[in-house]
Amino acid sequence: MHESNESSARLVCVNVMDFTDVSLTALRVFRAVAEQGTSTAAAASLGYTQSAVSRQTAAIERVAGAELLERRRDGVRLTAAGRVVMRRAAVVLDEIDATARELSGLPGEAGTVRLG
Amino acid sequence: MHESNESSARLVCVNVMDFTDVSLTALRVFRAVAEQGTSTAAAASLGYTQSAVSRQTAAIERVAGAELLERRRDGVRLTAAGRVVMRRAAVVLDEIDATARELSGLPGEAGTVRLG
DNA sequence: CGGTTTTACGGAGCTCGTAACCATT
DNA sequence: AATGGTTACGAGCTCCGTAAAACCG
Repeated sequence: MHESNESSARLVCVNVMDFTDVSLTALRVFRAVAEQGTSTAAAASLGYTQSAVSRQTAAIERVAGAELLERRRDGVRLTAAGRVVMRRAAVVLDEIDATARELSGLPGEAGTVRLG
Repeated sequence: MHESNESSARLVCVNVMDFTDVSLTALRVFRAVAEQGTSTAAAASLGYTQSAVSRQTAAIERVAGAELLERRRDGVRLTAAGRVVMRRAAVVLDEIDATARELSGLPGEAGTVRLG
């Protein structure tokens, strides 16, 4: 377990979660929301319900420790932190997909291996 | 867990899972095992038990659809596919960590707390 | 044997969908 | 009312640790 020895400052939030506790599902959901502009559309495109998407975005904001989406009348909009996360999430998810392609032997990138 | 009746055919994968179903925990565990050489050492370094590590590596091999670790007397060794996954996993996990660092250095619009 | 990985079981926790609720136009 | 997001609850699944078994020199 991670116990900080730093003595004096003892506050933080209720939960001791940082971004490393994020899940790939949360990243995918967040990307979909950012791309589609509304949770509803994202939910439809992922085969989830609105509420599932809402909980996932809430979760990723919790581990990020910041608001990533600005709620507006006609959907959501990325905040500054949201854009940061979005860029990183794209890298992560693309890498996962690239791995999947590479493993299945499909044309993905340089360095594809042939599993015998 | 979903075993076939062992009639005659040697079916490879009963579950329809590809690498996109991998979890970050599995990637972390796999990296630790690859770096440390044994599941036991990896377990200790992660605060898990041996069995948890074993299940995670089994899981990642299942979604990868290939053996990633060659079991040997004194631990494990990466296969060709294992090295592929290892390289990709490093990218993914580093990106996650980088995001965490970047976010903790951001002037978040809510909930930023200065310790000390 | 000695060291390692794997499997069976039970419980804790997470995530989903349904459904109800909130907020703004 | 309509649209979009949020929250409460119960069901199902996943994951862990413990403990026992299976491998392999």
